[in-house]
Amino acid sequence: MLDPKFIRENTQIVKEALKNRNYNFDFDSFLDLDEKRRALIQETEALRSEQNKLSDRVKVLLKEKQDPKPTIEKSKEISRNLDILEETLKNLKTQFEWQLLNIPNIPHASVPVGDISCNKIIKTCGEERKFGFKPLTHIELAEHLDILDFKRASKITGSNFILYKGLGARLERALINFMLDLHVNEHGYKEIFPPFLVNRESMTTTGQLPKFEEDMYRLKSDDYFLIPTAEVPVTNIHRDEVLEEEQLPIYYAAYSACFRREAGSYGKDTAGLMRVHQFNKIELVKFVKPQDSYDELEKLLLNACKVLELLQIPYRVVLLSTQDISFSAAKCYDIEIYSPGINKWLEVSSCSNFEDFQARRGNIKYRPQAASCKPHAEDRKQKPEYVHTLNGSGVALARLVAAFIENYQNSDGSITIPSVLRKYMDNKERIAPGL
RNA sequence: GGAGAGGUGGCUGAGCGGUUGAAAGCGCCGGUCUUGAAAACCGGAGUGGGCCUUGUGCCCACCGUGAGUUCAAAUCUCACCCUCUCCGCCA
Repeated sequence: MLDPKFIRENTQIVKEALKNRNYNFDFDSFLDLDEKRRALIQETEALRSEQNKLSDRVKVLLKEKQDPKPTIEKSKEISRNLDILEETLKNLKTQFEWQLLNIPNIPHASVPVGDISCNKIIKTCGEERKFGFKPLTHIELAEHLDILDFKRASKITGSNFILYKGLGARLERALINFMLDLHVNEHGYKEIFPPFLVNRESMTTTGQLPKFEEDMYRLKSDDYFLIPTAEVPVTNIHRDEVLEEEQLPIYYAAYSACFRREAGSYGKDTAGLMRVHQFNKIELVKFVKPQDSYDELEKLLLNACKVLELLQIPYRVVLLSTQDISFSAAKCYDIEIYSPGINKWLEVSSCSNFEDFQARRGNIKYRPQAASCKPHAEDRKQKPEYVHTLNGSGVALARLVAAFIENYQNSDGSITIPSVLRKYMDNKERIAPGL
């Protein structure tokens, strides 16, 4: 959510942002609505002020044993007028709130303006492996090794769900543990295991609601949502809180399953592990001081990349353009890994800075300390300010597994387990049929 | 799921429908005292919004949430949410 006052005073900046995002929004009627809303606020508050004065007057009259009737009559009339005005104002406020929640974040100046073709590959790391044979796809390999079972998963649930079996299931678990250990032990994140169901408020804070409700799995009887990413519960840890400055920065790393309806995406990249309704992910979430957030984004990106460096999977980092970044983000890097069997780059992470967009929605603040060393009472008491929030996958499983087994396949159809992962796999060196 | 109790400022906790934005205590901040600190004493402190005369300004709202009664609601009514205790069920 943007600051309404900021929007009012910087209409050109907001208009430009909407245009650069190619975002369909009737901004002029929003401004109009805001003006009407404020005019009505003034009107109702003036009336209420008058009513309060009359109420006080009644109080005094009663005390002095005088007749309060005429004053009460006057107050009644104001009350009737207020009822009408307040009804209208309530409607205006609801509309205003709704629209405000539907305005996307303003892209940072360093974000390339344009559509997907303007995305910039800013770095490519790792050598693409030279195969002495034609590499198989993860679907073929998984079938051969009997570690993934797509048919039965769709029998159990439906299409685009996965059933991991044997060393496939074990590989999934190994990767989760490997990544969590890395971020917790080496990168200074605190481990979190969040609820996988969240309420409407939490989904609104991070920006999935109200705009993207159709993409979410919802439990109707409780009005809970299955999380599409651990970002939602983890960012909401500090919703409606004022943090102390010395608590910042806060780094959290969370494993969760992620659930996405992927409505409307059938037929496109849905084969195998590429686009599934439930997948596992390690998510990194940061709460930081505003002035630090862009440095923190770079560090977050490095933390996520480290996973791929240790696993020695070729990856590249893409700086997303204004039309490709998500609704809530001000700046976003995608990390893509190369999958030689299907010959594709797969997105396994989005590292984003939301600035105060989510913090404002979720009312997440911190109290800055006074900078002065000669403290006066005035300087000491600093007003709470919104924190900046960031998050990035570190990294998403499913696609990682696809690229992993395609990269580590051997000509006999077995998969080599790299040494960093062996301690999580009972020191096994390979996944082969019958193991 | 059933029965009961309760949700008030950073915390604990008062609060006959009108001098209550809210007692008291703790904590916090500033000051006095002190070599320094503690104690003691004095004083100060919430959030959001609107307005312009941008002022140590005026006004409005906020006592779980939302409706209602009333000239007037923290206080009365209803619904919902949450917490605690007991019972039941269960990994």
